[in-house]
Amino acid sequence: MDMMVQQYSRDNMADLLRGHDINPTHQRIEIAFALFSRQQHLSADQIMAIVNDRHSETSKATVYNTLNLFLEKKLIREVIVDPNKVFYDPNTQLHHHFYNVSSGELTDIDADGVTICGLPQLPEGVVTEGVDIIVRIRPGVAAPT
Amino acid sequence: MDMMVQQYSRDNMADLLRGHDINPTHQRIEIAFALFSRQQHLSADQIMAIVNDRHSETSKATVYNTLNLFLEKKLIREVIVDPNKVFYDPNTQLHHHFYNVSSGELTDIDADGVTICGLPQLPEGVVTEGVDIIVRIRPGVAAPT
DNA sequence: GCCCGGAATTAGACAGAGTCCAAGTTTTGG
DNA sequence: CCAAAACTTGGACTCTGTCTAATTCCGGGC
Repeated sequence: MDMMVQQYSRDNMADLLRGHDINPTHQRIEIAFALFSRQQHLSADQIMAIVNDRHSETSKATVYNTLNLFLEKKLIREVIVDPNKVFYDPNTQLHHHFYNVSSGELTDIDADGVTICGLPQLPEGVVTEGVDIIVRIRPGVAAPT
Repeated sequence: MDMMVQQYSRDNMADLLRGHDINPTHQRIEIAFALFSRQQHLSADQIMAIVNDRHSETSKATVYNTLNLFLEKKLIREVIVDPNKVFYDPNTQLHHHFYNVSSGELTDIDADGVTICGLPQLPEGVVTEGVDIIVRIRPGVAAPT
């Protein structure tokens, strides 16, 4: 599976957006391309910097509007681990994260094979929206056992 | 176990602080008391409101200074689930959280009995600082099986 | 090709969380 | 009792993110 290693191009982006009921505009394509071509976790200001680097102009408002639209349409997801900024993640498959608290680096953990046992029942009248595991790490040597 | 159900008083707080190498000042005692007497997750502005309600004055700077000091000394821990504010948690025992995304309510999940299997090995040169599980929930009815 | 209306974008003002700093106050110990 | 250190404070400041009203873009009908 996943035989077809996809090359993300600006052209693909238009289809990807349409597939999620998003009108593909110039700015939206650039923002989607920034996220999907690098498979990385980026913050809003990083995205703005990338998009405005080569290409002329996309306003702060549009970057935020667009990211929130992408979230709503479930094209991307957000990762909340850092008190001062949200990271946007082009990978919407179920997965978890390593978060390096000293560098701020965020790394995916494939959810295949990871199971959580013993969680209590949900309170009445609520349903699960998602389960996130965040493994906070920092530079250091493992304590010898 | 936990036979000694502790009554948190302002007097206890001084000892608690000293036990964590924190000089117990008037403001610090009030802030610690706000967190420990209610066993709740509070944000900085909620704490400021509580402390300044009955007692005259504690500045915003002091609230933040104090909370950061408490964190550093591992008297409390922070919970990052909401993009716009940090919650401070007087419970430093290993535990996880339900987060009601529609109400903002945060509930503890005892870590006893919860196990995570299948996490990959840590990258080289890093150690684990902590593992958080956040179960995001929202009002709704469970899908019938 | 031209016009219209809705959708998208924009600059800039705004809001809220949190930090910084320099000045003032309290505490400590000698 | 005094000096030094520790603590607190108001207010300015930064940063992330939102809002708004005005403009621009774009697609469809003619």
